[in-house]
Amino acid sequence: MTQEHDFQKKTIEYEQLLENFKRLLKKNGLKFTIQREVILETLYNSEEHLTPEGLHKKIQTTHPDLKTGIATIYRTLSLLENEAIVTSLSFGTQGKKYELGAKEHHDHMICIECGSITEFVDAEIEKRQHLIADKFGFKMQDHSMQIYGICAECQKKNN
Amino acid sequence: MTQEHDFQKKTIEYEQLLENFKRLLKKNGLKFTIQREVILETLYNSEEHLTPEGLHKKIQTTHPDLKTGIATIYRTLSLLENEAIVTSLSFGTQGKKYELGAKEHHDHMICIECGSITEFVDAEIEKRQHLIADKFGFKMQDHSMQIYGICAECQKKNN
DNA sequence: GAGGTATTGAAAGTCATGAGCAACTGGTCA
DNA sequence: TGACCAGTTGCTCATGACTTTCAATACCTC
Repeated sequence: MTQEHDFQKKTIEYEQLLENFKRLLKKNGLKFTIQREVILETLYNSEEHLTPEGLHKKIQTTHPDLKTGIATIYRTLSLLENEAIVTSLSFGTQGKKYELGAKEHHDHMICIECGSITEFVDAEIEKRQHLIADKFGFKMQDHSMQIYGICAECQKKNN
Repeated sequence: MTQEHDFQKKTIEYEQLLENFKRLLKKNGLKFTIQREVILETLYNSEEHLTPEGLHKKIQTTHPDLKTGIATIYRTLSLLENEAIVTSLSFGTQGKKYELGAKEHHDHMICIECGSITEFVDAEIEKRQHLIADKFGFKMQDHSMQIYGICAECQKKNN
């Protein structure tokens, strides 16, 4: 698969994401604005999990002309989260980090030294979660799992 | 097993918890204070998960003579958490909830309607978490899992 | 019991996030 | 196409959950 091919694929994927967003906005009588598009685009182009603050800085760099206010970032992120387009990870007092939730579900492994996040999925765990919820007559809507520890990188550094 | 017997058992369990706490304090050159004891005792006597604010109110009721400041609650809770005597559950902006962590490990099922928390354990999931961490060369120190949804009670109410 | 250090309560300070408001902008309809 | 108007935005202020500061006070060791 060539770079170009990859790019094509990404573009199409993004277009679909954008169309879906527009559709949801219209459905709820909301408007499609430049700010909302830039935020979605920035999330899409970012590999890592972003804090609202980080997202704001990134946009100020890539779109210096657009004076996007931090409040709009927060408003749009919670809008996107409500529409299940992005998901958030909570870090207690340290705030939240967001990522596009369009991709397949996964859980997180978080390094308590450098803060890096590794994603993973385990079908067996997913399955058992459903079994457990059923057992308690609980109607499961979402779930999250985090493993905290020290990543391979930081372990090396510590030696 | 009689009520009295139960009480005896609880008392002994609490004494051990308290002794352990005192030992850890001394080991770290810290002092054992009335406030710290009251906080531990209140956590011990509470079935539910408590917020720092809730803990504060509870103590103001049970120990009105002791003018415990909210700062002391926070300081003691993080002390207890560092010593692994209590563990916390993060609720994003809504803060944290604490529980005595002395009991065996478990995960949480959280009702998004009434906020109630149900505990559960699943050996299989625990096992797989370790396997996953190993696979990534990650030195696991802790982990947490939450299932969000609607509890049986609230489902009934909704009908 | 004295002395030195850790701890406490009260209040001020942080920091992430949400609200209020006037100016502004999509998008629909004439 | 242009006007209208509800939804949006940026700014600034408010809020809520902690955290820090500091002088007064309580532990605990000798």
